[in-house]
Amino acid sequence: MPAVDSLVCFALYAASRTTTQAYRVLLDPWDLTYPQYLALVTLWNDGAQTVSGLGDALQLDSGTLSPMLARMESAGYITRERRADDERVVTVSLTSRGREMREELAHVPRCIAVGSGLTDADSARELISALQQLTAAMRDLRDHPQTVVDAVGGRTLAS
Amino acid sequence: MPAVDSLVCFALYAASRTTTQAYRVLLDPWDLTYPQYLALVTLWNDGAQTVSGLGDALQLDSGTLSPMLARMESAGYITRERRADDERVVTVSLTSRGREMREELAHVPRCIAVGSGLTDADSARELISALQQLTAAMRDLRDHPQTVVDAVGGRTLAS
DNA sequence: CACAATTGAATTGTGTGCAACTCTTTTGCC
DNA sequence: GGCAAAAGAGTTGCACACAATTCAATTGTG
Repeated sequence: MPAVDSLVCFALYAASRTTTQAYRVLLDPWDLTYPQYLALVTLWNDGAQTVSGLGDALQLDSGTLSPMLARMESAGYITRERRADDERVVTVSLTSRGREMREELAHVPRCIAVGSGLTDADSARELISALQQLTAAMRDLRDHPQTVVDAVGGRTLAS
Repeated sequence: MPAVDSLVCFALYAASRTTTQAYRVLLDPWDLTYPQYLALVTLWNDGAQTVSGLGDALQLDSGTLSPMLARMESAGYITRERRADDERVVTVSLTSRGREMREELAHVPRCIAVGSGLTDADSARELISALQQLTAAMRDLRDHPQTVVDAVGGRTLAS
């Protein structure tokens, strides 16, 4: 067994990449990537969003979103326009083509649900909950590393 | 709550990226990235590896590994050399500097363990097991999508 | 009102991931 | 031995991620 297989973080890393690969197969006919699909899901459910609003939902910054949204715009799925009353803000909206995709892609979440083996809603919720707790813990470690580094006797981090 | 928060795949994606960010803070003083750290863990534990051996352990292909290993070589952590009895194969070995890093970075797994809140080994093993099952299921979906697409009534995928 | 600080998005640069391809070397098979 | 097929690593091109920076627009404060 590879050494990294006993690390939670590697299991996470491998599962995340493999899931993205599964989505790639399903989304490929529409030339959509997995992060682009997540942006569409957000727009379908919550309607037009600002770039930073999408960033909050997907936990991505403008450095990732700006080029990605530009690609989705040139693909004809969304439009971007600066808000009249605050020129700093860009509103991202679905085109009619983008709205159509919701029906066309309705099989995707079903494929993932069936394929994942997590057909019962409770076990899915449990896993989501465990992952969200881990995310919160890692966010805390990222933002306050020195506390933990001190506790385990590591070297002081550069500021 | 963002729409994507009810998707297992998004929880996975968010947790994986946040974990990488936590590692980034810890590894930054050594100019190491998280995938590079995983390669070192493998080399520390299992000794010198071929490129494809590392690829099996980390589930990465040569398109990712070749440039990454080149960077690690120029950083002085590893060496690469073609095997005499089979010139196709490249063996990746630790330099003495690379071996030293094992002690210097000993606090990293402890920080992650403490920071993750998964201090008891059983809950960590449980989460790893759930993630490995999910990985296997997603690999299966990736490799045989048509079976599942048919089952849920989606459009036939292009070959 | 002036103007420094802040905000929101875009841009730049680096490092993965991964598909597709190339190149070299080795293996199988006759 | 000759040669097609396969194996192993590297290269190219594209799309994230993310830190750092830039730029315009807005807000807050005196």
